[in-house]
Amino acid sequence: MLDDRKLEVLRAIVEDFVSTNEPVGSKALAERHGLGVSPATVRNDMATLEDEGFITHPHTSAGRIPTDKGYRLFVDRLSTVKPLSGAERRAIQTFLEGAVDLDDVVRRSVRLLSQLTQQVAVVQYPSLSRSEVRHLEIVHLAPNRLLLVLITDSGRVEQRVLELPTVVAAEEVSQLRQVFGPRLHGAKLIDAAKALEDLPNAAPHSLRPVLTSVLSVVLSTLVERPEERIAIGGTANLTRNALDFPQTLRPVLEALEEQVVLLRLIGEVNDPTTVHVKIGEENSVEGLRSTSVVTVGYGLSGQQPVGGLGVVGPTRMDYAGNISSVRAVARYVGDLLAGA
Amino acid sequence: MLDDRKLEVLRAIVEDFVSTNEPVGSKALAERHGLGVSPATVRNDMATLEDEGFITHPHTSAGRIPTDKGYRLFVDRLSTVKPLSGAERRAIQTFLEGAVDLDDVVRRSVRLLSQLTQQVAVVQYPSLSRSEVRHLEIVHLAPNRLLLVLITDSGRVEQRVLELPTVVAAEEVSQLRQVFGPRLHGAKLIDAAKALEDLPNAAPHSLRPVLTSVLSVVLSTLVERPEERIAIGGTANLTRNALDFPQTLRPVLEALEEQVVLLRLIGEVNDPTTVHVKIGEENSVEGLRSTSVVTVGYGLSGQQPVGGLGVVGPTRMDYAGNISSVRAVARYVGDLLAGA
DNA sequence: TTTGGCACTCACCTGAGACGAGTGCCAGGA
DNA sequence: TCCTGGCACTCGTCTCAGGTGAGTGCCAAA
Repeated sequence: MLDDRKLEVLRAIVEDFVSTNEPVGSKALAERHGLGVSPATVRNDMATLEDEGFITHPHTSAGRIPTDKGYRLFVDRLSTVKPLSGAERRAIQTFLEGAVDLDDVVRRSVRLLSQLTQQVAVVQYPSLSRSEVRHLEIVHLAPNRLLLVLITDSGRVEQRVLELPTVVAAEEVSQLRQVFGPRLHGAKLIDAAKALEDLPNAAPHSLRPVLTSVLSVVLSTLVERPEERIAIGGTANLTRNALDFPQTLRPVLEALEEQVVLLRLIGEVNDPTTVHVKIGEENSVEGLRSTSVVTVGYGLSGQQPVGGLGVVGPTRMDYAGNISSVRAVARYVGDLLAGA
Repeated sequence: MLDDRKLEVLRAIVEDFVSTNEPVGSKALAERHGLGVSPATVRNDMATLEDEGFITHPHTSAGRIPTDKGYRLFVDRLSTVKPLSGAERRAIQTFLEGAVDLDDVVRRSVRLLSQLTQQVAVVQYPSLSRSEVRHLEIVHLAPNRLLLVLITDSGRVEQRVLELPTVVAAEEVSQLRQVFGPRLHGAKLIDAAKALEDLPNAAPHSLRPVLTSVLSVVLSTLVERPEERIAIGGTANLTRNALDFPQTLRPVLEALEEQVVLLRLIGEVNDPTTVHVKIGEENSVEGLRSTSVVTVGYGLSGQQPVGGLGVVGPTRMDYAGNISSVRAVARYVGDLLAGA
């Protein structure tokens, strides 16, 4: 059904439409790309492609534009990887290496990604639940006030201030440290609850009331509410081409403000090492049905990823370029976390 | 020149235009508001107002719309405070009180403010340089690795991981704590450099190399680079009325992505206790010349504010309502920080 | 299977005309 | 001096008709 030339025609249509944003006609197509056949032949191929649902035309006397299905075929079989230039790679590396802490890494990644791709960039903070505890510090702020600081191997730091009903002595605090420390160190956060299970029994009796308070904060903060966060940037890129989102800009912006929605978007990757592309109607998120989303997981190589990142843009996007950029940034972020 | 009735006409024009987004004509205006005069009289008043530059009309046969100058007069002299309902106040309070940490307070404030005002909300994180140090914790992560955690009275927590060239012993770390602790506690961050000036001389000789490393990180992090942050939300509200930003949506979004620009915007308040309104061309930020910005400082009552917050929207906005909302949220945030 | 030819469709542009909201101005009245 | 009704005028908007052209679909011939 779809011989090589028809695929070539589809590729040409996608490429032309992506760069010009105008429906592409048979004549222009036959001329511009060295297909070696006449416009009439191209028209026949187009008819076939349209029957199969890969392209469509807005109205009778207009050129063709790719459908979601057409983009899908293009992405899966027709687009060739577009490797980044050495300069781009160096730019990524130096820009990310300037980061001072995790927050900064994430912010820089967002900025970088949105500038590289000229799309909206989305970066998830390293997930707490998949990280390992590196350290739990208990700080004695005031007689009846403690600060809990939890540091994970992904560089993330969570802190909570805790008011105690009773006054607590300095040595009790150091006892607390000794009780929590060994149990948590190196534990996956997701397993933390189990690691702390027998704690009330193992601890000295006098420590019980304080311990219970601390324990409940630790658990609620880190286990029950493994709060996930997302950074986003480059929304101005959505307005770059007014034609891309005539009426649909609003739902897109709304969807992008819903952290929960974005998390689902990024979390949907099943195979975390490869780049995932959701095109138009393939998106489960209502407001993003008019966009395409390119995502990938990042993290320490060879392990479960600790987060995800990606870009959101019009279905009419440079898939090859964006996939490369997303992959590259993810790799550098992963390296950075491993080194930190 | 501008008698009471003319001012009343201006107020009516602003109110009508804000609610309908359509140029308002003399007839409709005379009818809808009980001015007690004929449309012809209103027309005369309008002519005067236009001569004075308070209103204008898009084309000859259209009604009048307020100019920036008109809005300015309205805000300064004509608008009456619109107190929030008790329900609204309670909603603000309960919503903000659910916050678990500073990040959460800021995120909730942004969300709250954008929903209350139906505009873009901007909230600055409490400024480091104006806060006081509550605690500096030095955590011994590994033999040659330290974590510095700095807690301020505004609830903000900054952390930095520090690689040392040499191995450092546990007692040296506690010595460090004793050296830094008393000097920093209660000091304004902006004065921290001075407080630490004589530190290298005062400390035990053996501690010198480590101390120098730690000191430089503390100084660079907290004094030289008092990194300021901004949270933003509700950008989808910019698209609520397509007519508000026909072509100018892009520069607005771009300006809103520039943290530096926003900080300047919020920082421009000279008298921090009152609400400031910048209307259209009054804005120093290029991209925001088509918007109005309502800002106010927040912080512990009676003291210098530690940050600012506000909303950005079309010049055609409900100034009275937005001013009330901004003021109310700022007060609750201030209270929350004081209590935490 | 490809190609040239040809009729056809239909969005887009343009100009003319009708419409009407709203204005500016003026003369008369309180 | 100020307000009012009246009236001519402006000008954006809407609608309709006709022309234009890019692009298509189909067919017959190579």
